[in-house]
Amino acid sequence: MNTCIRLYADPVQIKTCKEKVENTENAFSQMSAVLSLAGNEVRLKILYLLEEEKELCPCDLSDILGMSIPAISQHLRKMKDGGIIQARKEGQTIFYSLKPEHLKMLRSLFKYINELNAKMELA
Amino acid sequence: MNTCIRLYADPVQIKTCKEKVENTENAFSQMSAVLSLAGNEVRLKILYLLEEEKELCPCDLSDILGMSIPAISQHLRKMKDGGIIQARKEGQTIFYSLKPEHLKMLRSLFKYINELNAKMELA
DNA sequence: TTATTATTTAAGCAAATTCTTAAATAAATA
DNA sequence: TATTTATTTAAGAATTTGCTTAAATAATAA
Repeated sequence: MNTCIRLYADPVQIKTCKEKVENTENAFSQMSAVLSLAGNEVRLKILYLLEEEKELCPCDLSDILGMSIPAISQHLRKMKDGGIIQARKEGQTIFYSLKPEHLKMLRSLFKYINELNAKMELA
Repeated sequence: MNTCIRLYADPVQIKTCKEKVENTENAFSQMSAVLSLAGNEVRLKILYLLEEEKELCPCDLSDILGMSIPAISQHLRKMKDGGIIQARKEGQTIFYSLKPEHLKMLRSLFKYINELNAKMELA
């Protein structure tokens, strides 16, 4: 760890930054966990679809996304473990839906996806 | 790919969803690329710090985050390749800053980080 | 009870991620 | 010119990711 000592480095700025990061450590860790879940294209689509359709089962998602059931199931489990979706059982079908917890943040991502899409349709 | 044919599956819903996903394909791919960059804790911190400080060099970031220079440099390159940060050279120092492109979206993430942090300080 | 259906779980594997150390650039200084 | 400084690049290793196939659960239907 050879810390380079820049001639023009501002020690006060560095110290302030260190404190900021330290005080926000938990928020960073929580937030990056959620973002890494949403940062996979398949999972992002699932989240988007759950927002649109309220709830969907692994079978539907497999059909819609053209992927194997186990692949979908494993993505769902990951997001359930991460606390961003929840499951409801009805007979032998399991319906997944978005958990309220990070919904506000996820919605802002969906909004941005729609904006991006609108932009690209123009071009 | 043994598509399961649920008895109560709604073929119209499935078809509509397929079309939605197909029409938004590019936006999903762009968006998930950005989110996967932000979904790493180190990179999320770097992005946050760049927003706060306007610009920082690899050396500063290495100091602030307590990580080796090459590790930081590789994260920066990844984000530069991904088009979310930019570089400015001044002598032998290279200053990195956020690119305007996805700034609006990133800012909403930072806002959420601050909200999360405020919540956690209460508890 | 036996078979079918919806889903999960487990094992295995290829590819991607993220660090480390060492070497290469490239600008500034002695 | 030779040395120091800031940064990048490359190679390698440990870990994680995301799929596949096959087997295990569990609810429904015959």
